Amino acid sequence: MTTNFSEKASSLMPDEFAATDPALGVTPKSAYHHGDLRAQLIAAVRELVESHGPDGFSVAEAARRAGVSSAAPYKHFKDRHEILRGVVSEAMDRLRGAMEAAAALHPPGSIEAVAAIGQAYVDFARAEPGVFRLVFGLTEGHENAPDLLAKGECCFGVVVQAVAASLGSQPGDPNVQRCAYMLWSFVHGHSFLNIDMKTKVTTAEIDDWEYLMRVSRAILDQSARSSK
Amino acid sequence: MTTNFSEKASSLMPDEFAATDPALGVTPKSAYHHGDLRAQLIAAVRELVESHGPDGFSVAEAARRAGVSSAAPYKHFKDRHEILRGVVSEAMDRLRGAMEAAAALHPPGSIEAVAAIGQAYVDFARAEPGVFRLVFGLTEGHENAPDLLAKGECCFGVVVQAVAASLGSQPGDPNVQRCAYMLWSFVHGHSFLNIDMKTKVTTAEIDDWEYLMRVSRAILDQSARSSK
DNA sequence: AGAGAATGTGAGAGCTGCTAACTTCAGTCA
DNA sequence: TGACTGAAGTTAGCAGCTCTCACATTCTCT
Repeated sequence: MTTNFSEKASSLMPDEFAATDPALGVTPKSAYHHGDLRAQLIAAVRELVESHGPDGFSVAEAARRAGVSSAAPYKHFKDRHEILRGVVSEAMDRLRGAMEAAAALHPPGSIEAVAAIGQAYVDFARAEPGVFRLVFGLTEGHENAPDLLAKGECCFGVVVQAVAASLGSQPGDPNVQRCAYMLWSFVHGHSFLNIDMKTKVTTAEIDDWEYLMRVSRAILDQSARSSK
Repeated sequence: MTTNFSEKASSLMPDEFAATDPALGVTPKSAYHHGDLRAQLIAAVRELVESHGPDGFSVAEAARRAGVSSAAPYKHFKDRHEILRGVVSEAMDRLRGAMEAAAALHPPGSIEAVAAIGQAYVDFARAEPGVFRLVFGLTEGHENAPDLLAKGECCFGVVVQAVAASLGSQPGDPNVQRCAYMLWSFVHGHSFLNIDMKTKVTTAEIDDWEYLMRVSRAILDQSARSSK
């Protein structure tokens, strides 16, 4: 990692934190005590991950951006992995929120509601590819993170709900679960291929909404047929 | 990265390289000149990526495992990213080979051939999750790697061929391209969710082959229908 | 055989992650 | 009120990493 961060490093110096930060709604309690370092570190890391790739961040640089010493972060996080987990956790909350909001714009049980969830997913990946990759690429430290697993299940739950409504079945129905999983696989793959641009041929020619509607219909149809 | 590599570090010392390595079929030309350092470094990095995650490798440790000084790798690779690209390139060759071999086991044009390609893909991801993630997570250095892009297109080409045969169309047909892309998205997403284990609920209950056959049929069917 | 290129070496600069010991400050309770 | 405590900052420093440089050794080509 020889990336040179130093250009922006000095944009936020300690004295600036003497003033209230309206964006965070937090007033530092003093020049010495920072006020809300934990949240600011997560925000800084999120930005770094976004601009320099999932492994292109450093705790030192995040600290620099927050205007504290490079040892300060370790008062709030055990190690660098824990900071990343913080970023992932926050991102998963936003992702779930976006999916729920998208679904709410369409009639419950409609195919549009299902496709809209997929669209929100793809939009998220495209808007924050670095963070998206981080969310689904966290290998180390993941073992001891049941909260992240739970949040993942929560996101999946949004899809399951929409599929169940669409098929007129219960969320616990294996058919619904499988169908939701198929849809998720699909959208997940589409998102990844999209941000990877490994498939330059195709992605440019694909209209998301039409594509997602087509896929959702194909999967829901075959699921409805096979359950008869 | 505080991972402790040192337990295994001394398993390969320089003097051992005086003997021919049958696995590589290469005889080092002397104790000083290594013989085939480039290939051995790539192999070492592949192992490290597999056992310690995509960013859990270091050039220094790879050099140690190959029994050379930590400066030696830089005679063969510009920087750490170039080594990773080497690993990715090699992995893509193997992936394409596996997909082609799988398809060849079934009648051309059959749905089984399409599903088999997907199965090979999933198998690869499951057998080498670290490398798989690396292949599709390479962000830095990727810009200047047209060879990797070309290899990616090659892999996609295998799917396109099978789909074209199955639909009785030409590979250039947009319908074929879209259908192949849908299938790839699907299998790609399934693979990723699988190795991530973010979806503990579902993955355990899914039988790959039945699942892949179902998906392939659903997609090929709707594609055949919509093209009429 | 000798020149030049290729491939190895050790030393070292400048990062990083993380720890240890210290300081500053806010809140609490006698 | 004022000493005590714990939270949250500080500096100093170790070990490990990436990558470069100057130098050594070997291969290859004429």
